[in-house]
Amino acid sequence: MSLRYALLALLTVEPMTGYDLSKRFESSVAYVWHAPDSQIYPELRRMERDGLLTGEEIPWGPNSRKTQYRITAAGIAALREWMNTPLEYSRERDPVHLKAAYLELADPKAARAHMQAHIDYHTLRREQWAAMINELRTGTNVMLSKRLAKTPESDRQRTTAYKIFTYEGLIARAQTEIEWAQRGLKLIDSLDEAP
Amino acid sequence: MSLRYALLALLTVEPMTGYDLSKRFESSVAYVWHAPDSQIYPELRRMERDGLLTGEEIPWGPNSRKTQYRITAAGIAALREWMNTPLEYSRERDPVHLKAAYLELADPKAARAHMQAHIDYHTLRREQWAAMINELRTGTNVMLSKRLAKTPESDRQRTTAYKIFTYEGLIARAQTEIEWAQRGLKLIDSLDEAP
DNA sequence: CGTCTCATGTAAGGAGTTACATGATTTA
DNA sequence: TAAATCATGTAACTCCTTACATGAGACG
Repeated sequence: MSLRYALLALLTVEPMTGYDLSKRFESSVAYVWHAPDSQIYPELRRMERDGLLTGEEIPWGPNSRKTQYRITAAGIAALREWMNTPLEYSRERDPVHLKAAYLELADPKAARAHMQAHIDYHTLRREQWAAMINELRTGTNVMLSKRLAKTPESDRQRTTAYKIFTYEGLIARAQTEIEWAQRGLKLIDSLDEAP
Repeated sequence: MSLRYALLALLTVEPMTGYDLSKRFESSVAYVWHAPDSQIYPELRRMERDGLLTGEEIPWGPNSRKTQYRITAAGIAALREWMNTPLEYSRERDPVHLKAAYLELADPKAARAHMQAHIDYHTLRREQWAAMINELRTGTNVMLSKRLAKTPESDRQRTTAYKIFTYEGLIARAQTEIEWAQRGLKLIDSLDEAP
């Protein structure tokens, strides 16, 4: 259900086509929520059916059309309601730690590769999120700039602050994962050399 | 697919019924991987069909039977292969941080409740995992004791060490989440009082 | 005129959730 | 003998993934 609200949040900035939205999901939003276009297009139609969006056929080139979706008052209300509703935490399901718990069954070489892959993955994420924070701080993030232009002056500070806070949390988590995997590498070495 | 390997890992200790396994998923394994019995029973049948397990009908009470599953050589091989295969990291999909990114749309009261719920959730997890580590260290964890009894002496140390390492990682992550949400509470306060 | 971008789907299947459903056995 | 535990499912549904599919417009 989160996909629906991620789409609503993006559409509060400006009307967009499914294609526009799917591009946003590849860049900015993708750092928090991923969705392929095969999921976005049907969901937009369902949201229009549910009255959260209106779709307008606008001309594109001489012989073609595209559908631009605009959030409705009901859509804004639904988004606000979701924002005020407590989140339900889903049950633990963590493939990385499941595998880590049985690392003695892996070859030491493979065990090291797991830890190194974990470090690499979270290092990359950490850099992407840091770059995002930099964009947010310097006012060079396109979506944030558009959003702030529509936001009353009194709310601009919090709008920016919460986005930075979000990415700081993701960076902190990535950092913790990196440190854990580094300890893992040391542990594998120590268990491997001294049997 | 991880469910399959979680089941295989449990069945390396001893043969079990679907019910036994579903109990394990409610206690020990559930701290890393959750699965309801409606998922476990069909998966066990598929695994038997695929030759990873053999199911044996054993009597239970005077008029009843139960199916006990035993891992096969092919099952052990499949588990080892999975352990030596790099993990594919799935795309970001994080409802907590998605919501955090738009916290300005929530009432300050609801925003605080989100952060507090995050703190509460991860505090509980942290305690459960700490209790698990205590069990692992003191030799009072049933599954680990049974596993160690079947493990050659030379491998016992790593078997225990990797499990402790796994839960330490989960605790570290929970701690990071708690600290982030605490910073969130302060941020909400500061944005709320000084507009 | 070819390639890249814009634009929008369908279809099959895997994984997981929730609800519904039943009945035997053990234990207090 | 009632309650808790053991035992095993089915069925409908949501969400997501992967693969397949098509075509117009813009740009060089």
